Amino acid sequence: MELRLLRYFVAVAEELHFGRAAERLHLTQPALSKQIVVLERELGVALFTRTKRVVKLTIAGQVFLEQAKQLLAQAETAIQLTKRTARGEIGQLTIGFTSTATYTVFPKLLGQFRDRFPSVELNLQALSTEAQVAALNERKIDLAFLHPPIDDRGLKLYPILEEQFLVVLPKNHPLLGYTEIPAAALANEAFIIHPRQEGPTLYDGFIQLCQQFGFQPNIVKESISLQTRVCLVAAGIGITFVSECVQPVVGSNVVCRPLADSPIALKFAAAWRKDFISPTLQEFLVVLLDEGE
Amino acid sequence: MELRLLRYFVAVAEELHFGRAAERLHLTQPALSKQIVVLERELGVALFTRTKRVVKLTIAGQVFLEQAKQLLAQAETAIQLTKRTARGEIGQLTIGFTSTATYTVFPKLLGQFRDRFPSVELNLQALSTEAQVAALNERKIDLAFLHPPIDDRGLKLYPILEEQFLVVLPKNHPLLGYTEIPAAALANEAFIIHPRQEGPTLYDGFIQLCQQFGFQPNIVKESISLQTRVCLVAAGIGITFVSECVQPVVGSNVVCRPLADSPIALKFAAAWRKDFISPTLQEFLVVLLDEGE
DNA sequence: TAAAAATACTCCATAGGTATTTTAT
DNA sequence: ATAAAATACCTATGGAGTATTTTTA
Repeated sequence: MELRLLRYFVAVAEELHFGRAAERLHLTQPALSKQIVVLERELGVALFTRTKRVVKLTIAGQVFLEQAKQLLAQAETAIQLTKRTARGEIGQLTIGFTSTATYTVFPKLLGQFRDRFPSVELNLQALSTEAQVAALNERKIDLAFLHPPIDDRGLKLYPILEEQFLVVLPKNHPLLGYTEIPAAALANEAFIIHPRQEGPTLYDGFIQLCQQFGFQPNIVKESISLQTRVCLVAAGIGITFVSECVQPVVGSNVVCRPLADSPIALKFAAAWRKDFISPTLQEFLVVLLDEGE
Repeated sequence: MELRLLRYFVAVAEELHFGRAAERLHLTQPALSKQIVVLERELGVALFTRTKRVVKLTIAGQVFLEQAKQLLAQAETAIQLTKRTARGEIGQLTIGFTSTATYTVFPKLLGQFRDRFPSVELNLQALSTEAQVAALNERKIDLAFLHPPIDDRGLKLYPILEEQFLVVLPKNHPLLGYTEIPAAALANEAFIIHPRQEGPTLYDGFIQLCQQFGFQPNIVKESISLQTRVCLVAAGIGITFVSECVQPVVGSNVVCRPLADSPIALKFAAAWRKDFISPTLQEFLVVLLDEGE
């Protein structure tokens, strides 16, 4: 059985008149009559009782009419759903991110995307840079927001921003005399930093920075939480580093100062697999790149 | 779009191999390839990514596969539903009846029909003979169980049984001397009968019977409930008539006796409209007529 | 008797076949 | 080298048209 026959049947069932139904379908009355006979033969069921003058639905015909209308409507929605999926308007997108994303691109980016593609389900996963690279390769996430450098084999990288480290000092700290802190002056300070196992990129970057200025940092405390580290700084336990973007959320109990001649920056980028880009990812990237301009 | 294309698409999507899919569909690979292209053109969506060697579903293709399978399954159930409706296996049947039906044909008949046609919804309505004739003509019921004679224009009557009236007497009644009560002996008895407005057939039949034997009945009480009338008889208030079929339910507080030479009988019959018989009614009548043999 | 469905026939669009080419593994 | 999809071309089924007949309200 074909949908064409259902369309013809529905027209006749609704008009109860072969001539008018044929007109509505843009075909001739004999063609329509024949096709209805074909349908009835195929079903082995009389759908209409017809004298040459009056056309009526049988009980089975009434049942079939309901079914046929439903079927045609569903065929239509199936087509629309498929088209919208192809256009990236429907689907899901799993995105990994580090906390930097929440301070920078996410607020604007996610809002814009949601506005344009309200039917795409966004699945956000807070992950370290390393975990995101693994998740991309295992196809567990479609897009990553992370801190290069990474092993980018098979991946495409889109740099979003580069930031300096800021030194976070308690309000009464002697180094506040400098507007830009000379790195060498930090040699004897106590440091509170983000634990290495939760993301070696930042940790190693910091250690490397210290080595470059000729000292081994004295690490007195580790904490994964930014708020905790800031709190410990305010209490005078030590000092810490943050990237520029988090400055607005450190509060007024501590002071941030840039490093003088800071040689390395914290990079932040989006990354995705080169091999296959889903329509939803395609559209998400369009929004991301648009925003970059 | 036609279901044929959906069937082809599902085969290819499931096999992920045009050759095997074509085999499964009993057609050739080029024919199938062409039809899939037609479908993709029609949707304006790539359903497969294919190198000459590997066939894969796109995301839109995955969505369309789900939809297509659902659609095909639903088309199949629509056909089955329609066929079953045409065979009378599905539908509803509204049946009017007088209490006689519940004492006679219903117990066996309804059980048999339900066994054979479990998906037919039986809608039973207790109605007087007159109300049933009206309901048939107004198409409010499909079948009636009633007491002729009736105005049977446009109706078909199928006699089920004819019964004598039985006289219901209290246990100590003098007429119990007779095994068959002579009608003339009832002339001076007090009668408790079914009210005329609840069904004139029975009432008028009774009055007519009395007139035939040359007396006017002395009616002392009316009640619509059989149990009430029997109870009043047991209490010695008067006597009543019942048809033979209800004898098993009158209980042991009263005694039923036939009339000697009872000239009229209570007829019981099924009736339906001549003009149109629905498949379900058709099947119900088959069960009814089968049982009659 | 006139409106409307069915029948008879004719035509051609297209679904499907055969033969061949292309291409990725 | 070969399996498998695409392309080219051909065939014929059946969907749709025109003309006509049949029927019943």
